[in-house]
Amino acid sequence: MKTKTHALDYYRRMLAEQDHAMKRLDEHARIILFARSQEIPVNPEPANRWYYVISGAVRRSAIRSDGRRQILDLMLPTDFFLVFNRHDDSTVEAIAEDTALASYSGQRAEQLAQRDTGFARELREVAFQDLSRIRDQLLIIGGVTADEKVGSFLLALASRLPGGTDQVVLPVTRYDIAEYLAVSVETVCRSFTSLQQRGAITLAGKRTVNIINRELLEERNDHDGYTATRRQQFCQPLAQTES
Amino acid sequence: MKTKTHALDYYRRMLAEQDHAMKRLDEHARIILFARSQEIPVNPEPANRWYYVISGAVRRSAIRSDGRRQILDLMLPTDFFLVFNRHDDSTVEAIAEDTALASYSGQRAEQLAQRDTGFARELREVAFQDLSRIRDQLLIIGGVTADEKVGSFLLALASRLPGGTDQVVLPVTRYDIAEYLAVSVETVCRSFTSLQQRGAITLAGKRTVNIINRELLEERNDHDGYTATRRQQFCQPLAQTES
DNA sequence: CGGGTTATTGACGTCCCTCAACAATGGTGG
DNA sequence: CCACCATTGTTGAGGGACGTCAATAACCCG
Repeated sequence: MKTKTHALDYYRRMLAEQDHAMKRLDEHARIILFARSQEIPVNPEPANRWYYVISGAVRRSAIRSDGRRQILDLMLPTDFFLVFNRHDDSTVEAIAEDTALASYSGQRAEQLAQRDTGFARELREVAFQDLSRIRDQLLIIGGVTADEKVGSFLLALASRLPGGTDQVVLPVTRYDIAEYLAVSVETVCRSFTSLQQRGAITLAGKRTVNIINRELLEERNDHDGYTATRRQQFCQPLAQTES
Repeated sequence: MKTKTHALDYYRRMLAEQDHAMKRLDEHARIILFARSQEIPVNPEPANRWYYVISGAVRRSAIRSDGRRQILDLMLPTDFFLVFNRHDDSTVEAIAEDTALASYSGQRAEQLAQRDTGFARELREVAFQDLSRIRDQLLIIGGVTADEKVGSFLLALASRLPGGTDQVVLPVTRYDIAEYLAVSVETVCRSFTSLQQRGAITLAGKRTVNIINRELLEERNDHDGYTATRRQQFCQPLAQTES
């Protein structure tokens, strides 16, 4: 109960400082605490439901046909997300203990959006944030080397987490990282040690990463071939047709 | 000009038969023809702009830091998509000759959404289709084997293209497929021949694929190890906390 | 203390990226 | 009409990277 009060205080402070999109719905918001691995419910209402991550972390995942799990999205503090209740075979669950979420009624949000143009715009912005997040993930997953994927993941995490961006406290396990990046857990571990040996990061404990060299993180470990210089061959200027 | 008339006729017929979301905006829609590799403009208006694919194909892509291109989304006929005009380093362009798009003013759409609740809902549905598409792509890219990726890609394409789902006429080049799946072009080619040799597909020309065995397409080529039976170990029932 | 989760490292085999060469296709200009 | 060229598509050789299996350590919690 103390934790819940703390989370709510944090939320109120955030509301006072930042002018976040759902502020107009604050009076109707509900603060809910979730345990680790607890699924975020969809049922309580016929309409969709908006959530705002106050603390902790949430993942959206799906099970592939071969049984492997793929994490489709990772929601961190200050992130909004939406949970559908139809034709969506993905599950949403908390991955940190005592994850605090602010929950908003989708119906009420839509009603307010109907009356308030500015709020409707903010609502759309929030939906676009979802798209932006998953596009970033797609770019990260599309990396060739595992070191590249893990490095990009760490950089993306550092830019999303609050505080100084040179130290990242991982809110997820190695398994979560593996399922997020679509690689094996062992490969994630090896990438961590590899990045550490190359001087890109240092590990203070299992979950605390200090970023030393950002360029090494976003570069490929191009120690022989394996990287194309086949680039730029598609980047012709696309001669404009003049009428 | 004849092609444009044909596309417009097709569009009118679609409007009459199906009751698609943007029907209310039809009077303000503009039909535009795009050449191959021509970028879909963002500028003509301060607000965002909605598009509907009548014929052809459109891709959204970004250039990664190492110079490789990653296709972030693939829009096919009957798909809607939205083009932002801010902090979005991805480019949207037609990839088929004479791609016909219906273009809608984002401002007008929002105005109509403000007055019409049902239309506002449809507008949101369309935005969610974008999310659904990219999540499917993420699942496909997350596949382990290249054969698996190409197979899933073909199945997804078959379900999205009109007509009988056993024959797929590829609207994209091998290079596009490679950049969509984040693998090399050569690997895509080898997967095509591999799938053909295994009896999953047959190739009638370079671009026409006949799907013979759907199960072979979504399965892994599990001829030794390389596939985990490590599944299900995370799928514990998540004991509900009872108050 | 015991058991489960999490994390790490090694060995081995295979998949895929790279480089290379070449065929097939399509459009353009002489 | 045909040569020429760019794009597109295909196949082979070689090597590095990653998945799998295995073993073990570190950590948390009851």
